[in-house]
Amino acid sequence: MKAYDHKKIEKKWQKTWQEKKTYQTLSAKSAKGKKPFYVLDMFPYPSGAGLHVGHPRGYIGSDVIARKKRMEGFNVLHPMGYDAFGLPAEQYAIANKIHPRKAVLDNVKTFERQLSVIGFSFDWNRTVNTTDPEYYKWTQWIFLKIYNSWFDLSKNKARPIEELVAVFAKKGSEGASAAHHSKRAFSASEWRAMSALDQQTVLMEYRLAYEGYSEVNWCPEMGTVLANDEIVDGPNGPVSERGSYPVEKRSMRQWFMRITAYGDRLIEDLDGLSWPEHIKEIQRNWIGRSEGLLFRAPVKDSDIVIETFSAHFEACHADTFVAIAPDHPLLSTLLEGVTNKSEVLAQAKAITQKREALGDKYKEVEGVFTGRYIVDPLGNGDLPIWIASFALKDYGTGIVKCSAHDERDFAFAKKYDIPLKAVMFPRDEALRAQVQNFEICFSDSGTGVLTEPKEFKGRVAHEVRDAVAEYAVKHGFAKQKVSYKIRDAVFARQRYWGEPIPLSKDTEGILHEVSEKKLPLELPNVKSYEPSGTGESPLASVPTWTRAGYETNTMPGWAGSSWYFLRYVDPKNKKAFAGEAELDYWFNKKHVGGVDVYVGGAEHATGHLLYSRFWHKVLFDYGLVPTKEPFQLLRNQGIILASDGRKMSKRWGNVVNPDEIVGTYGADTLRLYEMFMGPFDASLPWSTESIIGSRRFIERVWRFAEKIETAQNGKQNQSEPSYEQALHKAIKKVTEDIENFGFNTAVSAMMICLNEMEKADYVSVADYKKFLQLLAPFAPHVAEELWELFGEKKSIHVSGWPSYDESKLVSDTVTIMVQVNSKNRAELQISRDMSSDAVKALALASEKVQTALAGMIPKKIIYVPGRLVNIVA
RNA sequence: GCCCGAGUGGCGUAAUGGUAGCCGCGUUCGACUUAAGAUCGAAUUCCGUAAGGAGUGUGGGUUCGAGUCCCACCUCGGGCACCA
Repeated sequence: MKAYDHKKIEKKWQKTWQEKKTYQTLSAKSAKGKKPFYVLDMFPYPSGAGLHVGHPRGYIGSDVIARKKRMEGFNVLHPMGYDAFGLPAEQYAIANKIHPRKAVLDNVKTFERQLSVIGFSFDWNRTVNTTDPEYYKWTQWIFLKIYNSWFDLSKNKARPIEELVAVFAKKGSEGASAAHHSKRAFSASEWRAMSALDQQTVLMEYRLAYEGYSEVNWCPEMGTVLANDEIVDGPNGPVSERGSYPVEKRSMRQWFMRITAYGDRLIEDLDGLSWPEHIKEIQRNWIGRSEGLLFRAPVKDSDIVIETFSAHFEACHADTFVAIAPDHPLLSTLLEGVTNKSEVLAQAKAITQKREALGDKYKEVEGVFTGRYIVDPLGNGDLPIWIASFALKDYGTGIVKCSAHDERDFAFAKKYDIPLKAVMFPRDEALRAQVQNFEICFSDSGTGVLTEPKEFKGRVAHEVRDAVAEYAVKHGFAKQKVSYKIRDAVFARQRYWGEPIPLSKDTEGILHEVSEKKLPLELPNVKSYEPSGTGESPLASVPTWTRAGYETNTMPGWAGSSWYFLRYVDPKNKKAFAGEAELDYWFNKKHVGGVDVYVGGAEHATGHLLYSRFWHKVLFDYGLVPTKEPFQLLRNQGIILASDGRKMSKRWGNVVNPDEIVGTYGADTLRLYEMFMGPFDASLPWSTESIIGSRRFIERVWRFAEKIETAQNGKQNQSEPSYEQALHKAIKKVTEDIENFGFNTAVSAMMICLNEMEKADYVSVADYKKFLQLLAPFAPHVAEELWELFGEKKSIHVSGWPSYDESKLVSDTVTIMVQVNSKNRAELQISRDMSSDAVKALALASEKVQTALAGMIPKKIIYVPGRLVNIVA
């Protein structure tokens, strides 16, 4: 037999698989009863640097699963594509002075070449590229769908905006229970009397995609807006990563997505998903739902009524002042008639600016008295309203009632000499009746903060909370309200390289959408795709573009990636983002989510994985997708670090290129090693030293084929081959481990099996071929080559999956450990079916046991069948 | 500060509450070879010549029995961070 030549074998089979379309996915129509299975990878940014050895880790894992499922007879959808809009592609293009479109094409080629040598079973006919107009046509289409929606709170779902218009015309703003940020109320007749422009402004406050303003990072020297990851900390505040120029906050017109409307559903639906628990937890924390109380309180000597929000209202009876955000929209109205109004406003502005400039580093507790008081709804008298640096306008109502029983409120009150009072729980008589005994659980720790003894684990606080809430609501002091930490997502970039937003504004300021027939609205060619210098997108300097009134902002990087998994299902559809029949076929309605297996990095927890869920839910509300969640099962691959323990990066010069590893050791070895090196989700250092173990294993498998060929004669009749148990164990282990992403232990099981087969003096061809089938998902080329060597004409990758015999997993005799007082003292070889009493007697009879007992009388003997005997003396 | 997760040989790691260290790397010895490499065989947690003893970050606890369960602490990694 020839020596193992990975180069020849891998090239041969990659070519053959392509020619024979071995990995072609069948459409719903042609599947003919074959069950679907959708295995998806997070598609990459085709950056200029190409792949390092860490990138394919996730792809290899998903490929192993896809291959196994294909062998099991599923119609597998295992696609790959490119997420090529966005900052990295644009920066690469600017740095290399080429058009981003050209840069993307070049980089895609590099990626495709690098991926192709690793032997993935992708169906390249279904590839997508977010920058392809035929693709982003549908990104724009979905955007318009979202833009033309409002969120009906009573139905808890998105509905067409025309239906809201109809409600307004009939019943005014009170007619709809909607998620919005409007401050105004209007009657039906007022609505009908509004100008088109005014109506547009009102509707904008309800749409799920809306225009607004937000703070951006503005770099005056560079004349451009910077993303958060383009900024680093300088000695005097934030500076640009490139060039270290100062960066400041600037308010700019933006588009937003009202993801906040879906806060509850985004939390609730996590329960049905098979995702890593910590990713769910990150999303829950990010959304940050808290239930609290909304207190309505009249402002003294005015007709203003304000609402305060408290999520921790346990100590509401101790409230002695009110804090309002320094940038709160109500501030100006509130200060009407106050003598030093302008002075107070100026101070509020100073605080706001300081807070924005310093960001996280601003820790000071600052404030100023407004001169106003509220009349406490709980009967605690008049409480002063302070502007406070810690109050956030976007959380709750932006106004909070404060007491001594909060560390931060306490510090503020001490600084400004605001009177405080402490309550021992509960102060109110009626409340006390309901929750008696609770007061003993709290003590004043000296700072004014009420603490609950640890042994109660927060239970008491919870019960007190519930009791207080019930009481306050019942007596009309407050109503329940939910608040979220999550903010609406900014959906605009002042950049060139993104999907154009398909809207235009006429000279009257009325917005028009680009009709479906005219989609895609293509990105125009420009002379300079670098930032314009004014902070606007380069599109603002394209006369034909601005003359038509088109929106100059482009979509952010996450637009195209929020729905690409839908396109793979039906990538060439011209009439819809995907056909209904295909979606129905591929998206399993028995699950909450559609894609069966999704593999990618954990760093997308609060970005892509949240945005996709949000878009999917909007589409679901319109019945355009069959499942309410996009991804049923999610697994994160660990990051492969360099051998020095740092991240692989050009900067450290520690990058290992997969091309080199494939060249030296072969794709099969690379694949096997990346699966074997440790748990799939663990971050592990790369070790070119250790990879030899995987190579050796493959070579041993290779040489073993020869041994089988020569051993054909003579020993076939051996009835119970010594390796049989190991083989059946391996089949069981590999089958189960692949399903559970336990690739490292699956490889280990195959190694154990091979060790046993090598020790045996005869291995049947049939058994060896079963072994090859186990190996096929991990090392597809060498498995295929050997498969062919044994006369198979059809590919191993569609050959079926071996099954194991439960009865062959156990042997008749077992070795059990005999312990005396839990210490190992002797071993026993016994027959598996020996009775408990017989085993115990045998153990006691052992000489070693008698020595260890040293005359002690056994009090108790524990027998764990097949494992051990423990003699307790 | 708050919320997750993890700590096991020289290294990567493995262990349904039941013989801790499977599998692999490395190392040592042996076979083959003029030699090197490759390959094959044996050994390899630590202390001890051995008998034996110790041992899964630290200290407690539950249990006949704990790497695994419970409590406290230490270290590392991840997420959030004025969210009332």
